Amino acid sequence: MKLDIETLKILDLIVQFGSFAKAADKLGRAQSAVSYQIKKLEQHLGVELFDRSKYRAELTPEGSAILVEGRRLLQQVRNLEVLAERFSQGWEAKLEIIIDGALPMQPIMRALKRLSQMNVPTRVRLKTEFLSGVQHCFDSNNSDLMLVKSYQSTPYLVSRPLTEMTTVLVAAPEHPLSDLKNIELKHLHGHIELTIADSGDQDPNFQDELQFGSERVFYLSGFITKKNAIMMGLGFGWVPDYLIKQELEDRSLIELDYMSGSRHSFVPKLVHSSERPLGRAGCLLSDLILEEFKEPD
Amino acid sequence: MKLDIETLKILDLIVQFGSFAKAADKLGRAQSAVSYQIKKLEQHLGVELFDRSKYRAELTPEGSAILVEGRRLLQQVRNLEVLAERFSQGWEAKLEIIIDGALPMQPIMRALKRLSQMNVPTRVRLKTEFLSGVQHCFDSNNSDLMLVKSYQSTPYLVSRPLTEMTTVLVAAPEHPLSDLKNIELKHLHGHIELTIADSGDQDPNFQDELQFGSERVFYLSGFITKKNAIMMGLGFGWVPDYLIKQELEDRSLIELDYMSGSRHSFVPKLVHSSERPLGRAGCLLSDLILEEFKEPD
DNA sequence: TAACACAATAAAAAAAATAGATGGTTCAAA
DNA sequence: TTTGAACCATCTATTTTTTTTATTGTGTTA
Repeated sequence: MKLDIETLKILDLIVQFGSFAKAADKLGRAQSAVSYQIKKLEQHLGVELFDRSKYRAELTPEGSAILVEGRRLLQQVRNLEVLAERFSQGWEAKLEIIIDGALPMQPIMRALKRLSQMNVPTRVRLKTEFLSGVQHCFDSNNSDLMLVKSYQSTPYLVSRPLTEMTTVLVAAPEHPLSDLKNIELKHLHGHIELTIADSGDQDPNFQDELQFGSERVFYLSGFITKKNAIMMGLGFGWVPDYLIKQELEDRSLIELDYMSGSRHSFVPKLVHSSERPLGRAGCLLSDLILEEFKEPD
Repeated sequence: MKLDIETLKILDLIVQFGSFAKAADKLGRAQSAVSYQIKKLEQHLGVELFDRSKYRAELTPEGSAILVEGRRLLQQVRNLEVLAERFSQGWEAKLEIIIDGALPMQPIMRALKRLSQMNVPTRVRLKTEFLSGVQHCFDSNNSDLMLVKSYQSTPYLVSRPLTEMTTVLVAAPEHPLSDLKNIELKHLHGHIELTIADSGDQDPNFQDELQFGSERVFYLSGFITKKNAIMMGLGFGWVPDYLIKQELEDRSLIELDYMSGSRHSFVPKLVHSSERPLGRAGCLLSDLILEEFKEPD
């Protein structure tokens, strides 16, 4: 003997329409079926829900309290069914995205916000990794999307280019390199290079293509830390331009006069695996991210 | 085709014990019954809950999300059943108490607090009325309990005495009556008497037994207002002693030297009707109130 | 490879829900 | 007051749903 959702719906209808018979009518069932269900519910709960002493059966105070709880329950059932319907319409249950810490968060956040405003049932998980760590995480977690500076291509990976971005080689104004003209690689080697620690590869041989191979390299975690370290005069390093627009303008950071080029452009890519096709939310979010990256930061 | 609570329980068990077969075992049903129910649930929701491609059927991400919702639902069902069980154990759904505003609220509040701490499912409604208004309200609302200074006895009303209380005839120190010795009724008639408006009877003939019949009577609502009015020197009147203990002591209120007695004691009664026998919460609360009234305020 | 655990399926059996009929109320209008 | 309508409980036959039993296929493990 078990509690039946359908019976709670019947209870609700009876109260709503005022009689067993009318509720039966609304349900397209015989009145005896309604009587039977209510009786069964009463027996199950051990509570008299209706007072039959009067002409029209009317709710007892206990029945009223049960009805309130029952309605809450019905609402929750509806929620569950809506959730299921969303899933069956192609919305995936979860969506994991790995993003390279070098890329700006703002457009992603804006895209996620827009996604959430569309009442999408998908639970989004966002992780930040650095350099090869992004792809490593993407592969080992079977993530759905990654946003990378660059990646190791495989036959399954599908990528869409985002708008081009630039990193700038900078140092603090008081740093010796800031005043130097025509800087060559050998000059750089005498100073501390600040770099983001690769979050993926344990292999210390792996190096960022932009790394100079100075004797002293500081590994930091995250570009905000890196920017701060550079501004404190700890060393020099590459920083995404969107992070230091203001600082370059008011010259609290100096772009180094590096002979081989103090700017390095790259096109971030939005990548997913054709082995794990994107669901509806994944496609939608991809489009949103693409859009947001076109906007100025 | 409708959502079945029992099936959610099955879903829960499968995940909990790791296989359809074990869940069936725990339920004391055949494994095929579990298969059938899950299949039905999947069809109803239009969502694949388990991934059968592997040896052990394992939850899909969608299934996992549904399970979370389902468990919440199950908890709510349990709540509903607990509520029903309480009712069937004799706890009434609601309990309405009318109390005379002349009586101290503190003991009642303490009793209600203790009741609520006992996890009683009953919803308590407390109303304050004055004089005949208490009984009037009790009768017309079919209330469960009333706490009165006095009441019109009928064969059905059952009462329990509480501890004796006292009202005192007082005025402000600057009031002319305060300095008068051996006050008689005629002296009182020259001043404003402050009285609580009877909240019940519309009939203006009805008078509180303690009312003096002065020419000018001010009707107030509530003893706090009355006390304030007296302290402001507006007039004289009867006030329950528990309200003015401090004021009598520091002589910011003066007990009048009324010849026929400046103190009037009465025994408040806790009353219910044998036509509406008290439920478990009513009995319990009665006892608690009795107890609390024995404590000093 | 054999024994085992797991899940899907089909068919039969059991259980539960429903419709339809009947009877006893109460209510409201004639 | 009578009469008819609306109400709900209850009974039985019928239909629908659920469960069991038995079987098959597949993957795992000893």
